[in-house]
Amino acid sequence: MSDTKSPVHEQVYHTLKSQILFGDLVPGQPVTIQGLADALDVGMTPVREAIRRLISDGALVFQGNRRVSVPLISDSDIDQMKFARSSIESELSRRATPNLSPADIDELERIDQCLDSMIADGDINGYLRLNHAFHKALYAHAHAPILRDLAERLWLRFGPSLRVVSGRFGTQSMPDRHKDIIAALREGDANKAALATAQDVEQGMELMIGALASA
Amino acid sequence: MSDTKSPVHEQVYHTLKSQILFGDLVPGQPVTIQGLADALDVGMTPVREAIRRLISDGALVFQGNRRVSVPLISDSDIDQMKFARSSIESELSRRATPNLSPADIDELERIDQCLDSMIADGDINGYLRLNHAFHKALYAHAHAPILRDLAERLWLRFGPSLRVVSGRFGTQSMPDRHKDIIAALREGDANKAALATAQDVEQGMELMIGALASA
DNA sequence: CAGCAAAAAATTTGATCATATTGTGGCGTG
DNA sequence: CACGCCACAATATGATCAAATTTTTTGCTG
Repeated sequence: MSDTKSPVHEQVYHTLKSQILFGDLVPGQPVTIQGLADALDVGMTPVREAIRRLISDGALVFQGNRRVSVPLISDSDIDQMKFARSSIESELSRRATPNLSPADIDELERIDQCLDSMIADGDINGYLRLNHAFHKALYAHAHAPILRDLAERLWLRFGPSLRVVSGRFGTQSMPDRHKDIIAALREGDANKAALATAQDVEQGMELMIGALASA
Repeated sequence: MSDTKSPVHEQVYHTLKSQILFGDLVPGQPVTIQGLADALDVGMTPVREAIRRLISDGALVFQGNRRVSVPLISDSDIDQMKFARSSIESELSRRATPNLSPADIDELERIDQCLDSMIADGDINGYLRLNHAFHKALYAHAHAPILRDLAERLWLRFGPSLRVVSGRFGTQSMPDRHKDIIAALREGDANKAALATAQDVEQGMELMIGALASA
């Protein structure tokens, strides 16, 4: 079940990462080391290490007085992430395009079809997971680990807030330029894939700005 | 002397960060937890936390088998960083431009003059510190903490390798578009400042590609 | 006497360390 | 050259100390 080979702090890190991206951690919610250590039934040293890593990722914030919590993000934050994601993720799509085999694209399309059914069902968690899976699978083919890390880091930042937004407005309103992306990939048109990705990203971020404004 | 208010793991983090950017840590060099704990005369828990953070920053790499070392970077890495730095740092310059007072620009110019004297003296460490200080001071005015973090993270990645390159070729060959940047800032021309920054960044990264090719 | 405010005690949580345990790489021997 | 033993470094825990928050108590005022 749990990967017995990887060290505990690694497992804790991935557990928390999933919780942040897809779990129930709400922006602003405090996170306690001892609470996590008890909940996961491990010592506090591994929890500490995982938390430091996540703070460095921007997935958690250090509140000054020794307190750690899930970040609340501002309009300015979203604006910055919109720029950074748009730049980096469109480049990832551009670089991935020539490396994708037809079978790879089929796989992406399969993920996207699952995603559509999640949207139809209003399954927010499923939507979030598969949307992430789609982008992650695409970017894996860019063979650009540094750019991918930068992108992944940004996802960790806006993950919890995106979940709140999705929860408030439902999955219907979420952006989905994935069809455009897939079409561009099939044509082997890297620039078109990059553009479609940028639009997907920007629509997502704009939705968040609107949602936070009405909060 | 040492900031008694901040926790030890924080101090260790900043100490290591400086060592990585300006110190004697060579790419490929292994880093041991106990070695650092002994050297800094602290327990290993804080050292562990600092190291996890730096790994997340990309400033150190986890070698799989419990080994941690200073990263060796490839041509592809530099290419990715060239793209990411160029995008992000030019945007930081663009955003900083309208926020800079004449006094702020004077301050930047002062840093750049110091930098020139370091180049003249062939003082590599001084060059690295002041080059970093120049960019950091400029980006601080962009009021874009997320973009700044992304940029800072990238500096940590290429820092050790840049030092090696500087050491091999001397400070004469290092790029310096700072005069162009300052001129654009004085004109209040954000796009020109962004362009000059992109050129500064790209020249730096290209120098590294050349240097690593001849290694 | 009631209500509020400030101070003090208690509880909770974080930070650090010392120590036990486990896994890895190196070295010698068959 | 392979196999097993040894030393060292990393991992993880629990204990201990310090800091902060919360709760309780106390004292003052209306």
